[in-house]
This record gives sequence, structure tokens and C-alpha cells, in this order.
Amino acid sequence: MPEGHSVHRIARQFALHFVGHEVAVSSPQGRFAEGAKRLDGRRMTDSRAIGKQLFLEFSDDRWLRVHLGIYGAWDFAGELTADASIGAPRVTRLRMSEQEKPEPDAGQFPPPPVGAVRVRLLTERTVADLRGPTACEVLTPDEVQAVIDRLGPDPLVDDPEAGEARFVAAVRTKSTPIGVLLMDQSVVSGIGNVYRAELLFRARLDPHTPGRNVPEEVLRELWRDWTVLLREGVRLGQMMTMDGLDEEAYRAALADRADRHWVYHRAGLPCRVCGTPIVMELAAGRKLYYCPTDQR
DNA sequence: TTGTGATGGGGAC
DNA sequence: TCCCCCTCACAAT
Repeated sequence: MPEGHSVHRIARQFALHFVGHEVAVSSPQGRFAEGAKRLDGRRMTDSRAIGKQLFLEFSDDRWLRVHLGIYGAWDFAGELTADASIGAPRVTRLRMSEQEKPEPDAGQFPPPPVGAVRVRLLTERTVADLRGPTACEVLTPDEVQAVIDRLGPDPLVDDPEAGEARFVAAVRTKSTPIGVLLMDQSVVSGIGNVYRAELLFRARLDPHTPGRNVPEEVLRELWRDWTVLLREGVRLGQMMTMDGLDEEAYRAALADRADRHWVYHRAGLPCRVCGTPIVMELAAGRKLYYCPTDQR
């Protein structure tokens, strides 16, 4: 269920502890047995995140593409980095999905796979188990490029000005509501339902505004704000979309997800700015939260 | 103990 | 627009 920030953190974990290593690849659950056979014993040579997509490159031009979808998660064990920043303390087990959950040491390495593990990637010192992904497949370089070509810009991948220009151009040609466009991964990569609602509130933008009617300067600010939120999400390991908080309120927000957002998951609760009850409605099948007073 | 919803998205219609 | 994928946290019972 992760949005873009989690996938970047997962990619970094692989970059730190798998890239450069030979990897034993298996599918304990069996559903990826053929794919695992094609990767087994090869060296991992690169780890990249683009939006919610993870691409792991192995020797002989073979790529593993993983998309976690709503349920997916990676469980790391062995030698790894707790918060995916260089030099951070090592922990023994870490579940990486939208949230990160350090778990007690299993006692042996590698720990036996628990439940339906689609893929196990094992080096001498670290193991990563994938469960519940929407996508998990072996691709050629051309196939990887075809996937990337369909993705909108990612602030942590694309050149800032080029990414901004691509985002603005994609939105300005469409009559689709901006609240739907922000979730469209071909328009911009990595935004999910939480960041969508929060970006729109922070811009005080009505989600129903057709893309082509959003002033260009507002779109540029949206892109820059997405850059800020994504960097912060990668740094903190969670989605923190409030701002202007004093130190105590900031700490409380980090501790409790209910205090972390302006409008997300706050249907019927008073707007934190004006007190108007937050509205929830379905947009393209997903729950959209906004303040009908501040966002117009 | 059971039920429900969730931070996604592809495909059928 | 709906269904399905296939997992888990948390609420309801």
C-alpha cells in the first residue's frame, strides 16, 4: 500500500545491501518459480525506484519489476540499514511497506519463509521476502524501457525543470479533474490517495477543477510541493503532510497518523483551518477528501 | 472470532 | 464502472 516514498526507501535498501552481490532467487510460494529460475545465482547490478515501481537489475540484462499494489510488502532480515540512510544503525528484521516495522530477531539466518512468499532474494548476509505484490515479473531492458516510457516524471528521478515541464504539459492538455490527474501515474509518478488529497489542500485547490483550467503557476507549485513532500517522506519513512507545526505538535503528528494530515481520512471532522466539515466523495473509485470552503 | 476496508492498478465490459 | 488480485490492521461482535 505504499506511495512513492516507500518504494524509494526500499530501492535504497537494495542498493545498500544487494547491489554488487550474487543473489539466490527462489519462490517459496511457487507462483514465481519460472521467473526465479531465470534470475537465480546472478549478480544484482542496479536498484531503481520510479514512482511506485521498483526495478532491480541483474547480470545478463535481466530485470525484476515489482509493484506492491495495496497489499504488497518486503520483509528484510539479516544485515540491513534501519532507516535506509547510510551509516544508520543496523537492525535484524524490517518490514517495508507503507509503514516500516522493525521486528524481533528471528534467531537464525536466513529465517524460514513465513506464509505466501512470492520471491525470496538471498545474499550471504541479507534476505528479502516479497509477499502480496500486484506485479512481479522478469523483463528485458527494452521491456523495462517501455514501462518507464508510460510513467510520468518522478521528482527524485527526473531533472527538476524537465520534470516540472512534463507535469505541467500533461495536465494542461486534459479536461479531467486535477484530483484524478494527480493519481494518474502517466501524468506524475508516485502520488497515491494520501498525497493526492494533501497536495490539493496545501494548494487550496478544488479537486474538480479540470486540468486545463488550473493556472500554470499553480501547477508549478503543485510539482514543487510534491518534490518537498516526497523528499520528506523518504527522509522520515512516513507520509508527513502537515506544516507550520511547533515542535510538540510535529512530534505528536509523527507519533499518530491521525495528526499527520490536513484532510486525508478526516471526513466529517472540522477543517484544521476553517472548521468546515471535511467532505469525502468517490473520484474514479477512490476516496477523495477535501475542504469545500478552503479549496475553491 | 469474524468482518471490513486500505496508501493500486490491470483488465473485462 | 466493476471485479479481481491476495494481505493485514483494526473494528465489531
